[in-house]
Amino acid sequence: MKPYDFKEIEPRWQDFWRREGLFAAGPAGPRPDRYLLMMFPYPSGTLHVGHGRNYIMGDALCRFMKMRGDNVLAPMGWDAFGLPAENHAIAKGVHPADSTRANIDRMREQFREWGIVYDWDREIASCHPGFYRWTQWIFMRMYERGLAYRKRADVNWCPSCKTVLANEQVIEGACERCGHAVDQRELEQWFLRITDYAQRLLDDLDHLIHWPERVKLMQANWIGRSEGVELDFPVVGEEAGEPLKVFTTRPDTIYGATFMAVAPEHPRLAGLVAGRPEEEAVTAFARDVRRESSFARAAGLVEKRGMFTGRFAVNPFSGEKVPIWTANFVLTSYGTGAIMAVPAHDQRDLEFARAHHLPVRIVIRGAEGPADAAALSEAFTADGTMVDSGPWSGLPNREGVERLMAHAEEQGFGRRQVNYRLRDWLISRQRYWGTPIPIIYCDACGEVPVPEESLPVRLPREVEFRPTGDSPLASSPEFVAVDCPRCGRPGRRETDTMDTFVDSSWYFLRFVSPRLETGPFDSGEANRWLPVDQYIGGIEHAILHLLYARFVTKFLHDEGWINFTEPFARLFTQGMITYPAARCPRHGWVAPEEVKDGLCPRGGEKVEVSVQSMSKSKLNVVAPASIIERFGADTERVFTLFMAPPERESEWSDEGVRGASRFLNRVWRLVQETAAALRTGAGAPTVLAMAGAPEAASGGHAELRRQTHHVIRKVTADVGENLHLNTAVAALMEFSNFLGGYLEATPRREWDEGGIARALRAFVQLLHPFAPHITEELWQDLGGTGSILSAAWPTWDEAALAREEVTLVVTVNGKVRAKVTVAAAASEDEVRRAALGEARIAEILAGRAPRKVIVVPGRLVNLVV
RNA sequence: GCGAAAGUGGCGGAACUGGCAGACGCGCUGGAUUUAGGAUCCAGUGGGGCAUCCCCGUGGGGGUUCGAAUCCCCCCUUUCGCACCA
Repeated sequence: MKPYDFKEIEPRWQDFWRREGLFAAGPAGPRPDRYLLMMFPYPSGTLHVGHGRNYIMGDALCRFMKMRGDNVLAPMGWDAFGLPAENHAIAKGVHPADSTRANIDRMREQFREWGIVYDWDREIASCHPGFYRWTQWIFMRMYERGLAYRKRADVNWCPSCKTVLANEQVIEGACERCGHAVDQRELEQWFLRITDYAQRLLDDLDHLIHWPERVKLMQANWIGRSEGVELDFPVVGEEAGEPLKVFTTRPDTIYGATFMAVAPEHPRLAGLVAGRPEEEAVTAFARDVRRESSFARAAGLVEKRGMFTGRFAVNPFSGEKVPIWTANFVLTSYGTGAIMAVPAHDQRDLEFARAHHLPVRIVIRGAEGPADAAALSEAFTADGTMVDSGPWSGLPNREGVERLMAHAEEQGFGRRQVNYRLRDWLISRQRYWGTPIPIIYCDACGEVPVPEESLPVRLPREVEFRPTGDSPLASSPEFVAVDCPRCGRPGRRETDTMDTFVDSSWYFLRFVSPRLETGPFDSGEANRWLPVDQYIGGIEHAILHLLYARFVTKFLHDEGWINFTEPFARLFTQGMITYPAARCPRHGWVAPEEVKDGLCPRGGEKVEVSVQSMSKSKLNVVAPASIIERFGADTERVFTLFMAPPERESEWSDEGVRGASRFLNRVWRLVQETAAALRTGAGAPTVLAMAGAPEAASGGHAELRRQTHHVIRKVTADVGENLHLNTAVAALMEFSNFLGGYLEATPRREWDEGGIARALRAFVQLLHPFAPHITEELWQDLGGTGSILSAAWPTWDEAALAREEVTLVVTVNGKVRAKVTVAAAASEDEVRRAALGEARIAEILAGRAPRKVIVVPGRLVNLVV
């Protein structure tokens, strides 16, 4: 028997796949088109086994679909712009274009070593002018529709990365990339008007039935729709002027509004206190709050502070005068930047009222209170009946919400309004390595878009890109200086670049016609392939990338470029792979393999070992090369898919890898030895030829046939329907255990040769998506010609799964007491008699007749005594 | 605080629509074989009385049911998301 020499086998088949071009998507035809997409990676250089999970799973699905006869589009590309490449370039003095290219080459090679195959003819990179030209083009289309615009605004600024960030890139007040605290700066920035699509982005989540609930929920929360009413509160002394506007979802509590509060940044604040005794203190307070860490303030970590302005406003419902305060817990970014405060029914308002001795008035009461406003320590936010609310008293508060909103509209002092938490998408970045924003400023014409025929606006190579806070492109006079396309006079280019999420918001469309010169994508091809049938990626993109991609898709749909409104029909978010990491209190992360007796190799301090997601910075990555070297790529693949359900976070286990290796070695021996035993001589037919013999009534070998059909059904369903790849591998292990046992227990002369040949054929095919190299090799040894991928996926026959006899569990009062074997077709009555006839059961019953007998066909008999 | 998901052997995890809990694998124990290796093979492996019989057992407590890991109620824990959103 030839040995399982994976080091020889694997590269050979990798070359074969590449040479044969088996993975190029075909033209439209009778086979169903399927678009399978892995989130395109950022080319960071080296991939670890955690990255592998995503791509190995995708490759297994891709192979499965191909074998089932689908016409599969499985492309790969590179999310190649972005800060890490630029930071790395600054640190190492390499140009980001060069390091990115080198990284891409290395990663492409790693994919090959994993046995992962893509339609490489469609490869794209977002940093290539042939790609970003169309990123700019999409920006221009949005600009024409007023969906891309520039405004001066308070924006998130990361002092460490020296760039602005989108709201979505600020995590707990810190920069998503570097973890540095983010502050606010007022800057002129480019935005995309995603808020115009807020409602549709929310509504269409309902149609995404194959998306994880979790992701949809996160998006819905992020969009954050709330329905309410905007109410006018006239300012006392300025009755003729603009009233203060507040937004509330609880107009039913308005009779309990004992004060108002405006944000310290509110544009009316200065006017309200101008020339008054409070002016100085209020102005100082406002300045003070603006200096407060925006992160702490937005997170509600700072104490609620405020100051009375000395002014009053009139409650439009009650006519009551209420004091106007300014308070740090009121945000300009939501609603109108001013609130009516109802301490009895809002916790924040209550805390503020208590701190500043403002009145608390209960206007909603449930069955059990609250009764005493003075004693109230927690705001009452449940439903109840309106009290102390003028003509509305006695109404259930839910009804009150409706009635008061209607009344406010009739009277003209209020308007129903829907508010969203979602903000417009801030896309300009003051960094070098990104898509230039194609706008020219002209003193005469103002903001002028770069004409389509002048795209792409190329990113110049020789630029000082060390971050200073100004856009690096501004330091390149050749880039900046340009004639105004409209009037021809000297103008200057926009020097900000786009957020990389703009690139990734449409890349999946480029794959359908990656070299098209006349547009970003061919509409016919896009409509043919999309929406993506299966999208696979990390949960970390649940909001950002997936929301932006949905937005851009809807926009392109509205422009008539595509006929679908959602980009990804089915989404799968796979879990991270974790591994122990060691952290020294003085030296930070240290390599876990260097830790001796729990002590830091550098200083001897006690290190803390914890399981962390794999990352280069935590020094806890497992390199695929080390696994491939020792066990082969197929072993890594099998273990990766077997270790846990793919959506779950899971710890890498070196012992587990050995288990996968043992399995493949057993498979090798089993198939080789059995094939050799089947082929009795040089002239004998191949195993595959033997398997092609008509299905015989196999009599005593029915179990072999049954198990074969069972594993075909199980693997097909697990992979094709549920993505339960771990249980599919388990089923294959079980089957190989069964087959080994069967062959050992059956003398050679009694072998059901056709049945064994069919079992081997099906088994090798079913295993292929998981372990492609070894199965191609075994396929050859079974007599296959060409790739196993070209052979039709095995099918099963439900009839073959049926047993003639079934073993039923007999339970007494729900406890298992015996087993009986009856004919599968036995009637309920026969089953009952068989159960009662069982010696052990008769013993337990001791002559008593069961009160009740429940027969579950094919499963059990339960006797109630 | 709000929202969501999840708690099953020493470990990763199985279990269709409520029907034998612990598939498969790791680890462990014993044995075989071996030029002793991270090889291979066989047997065992939830806990307990340890006897092939019984009891207990899916985070805790209650309930529905002939029967509950699965359904319902209460509680605990963990993880994740959002977080002063008016």
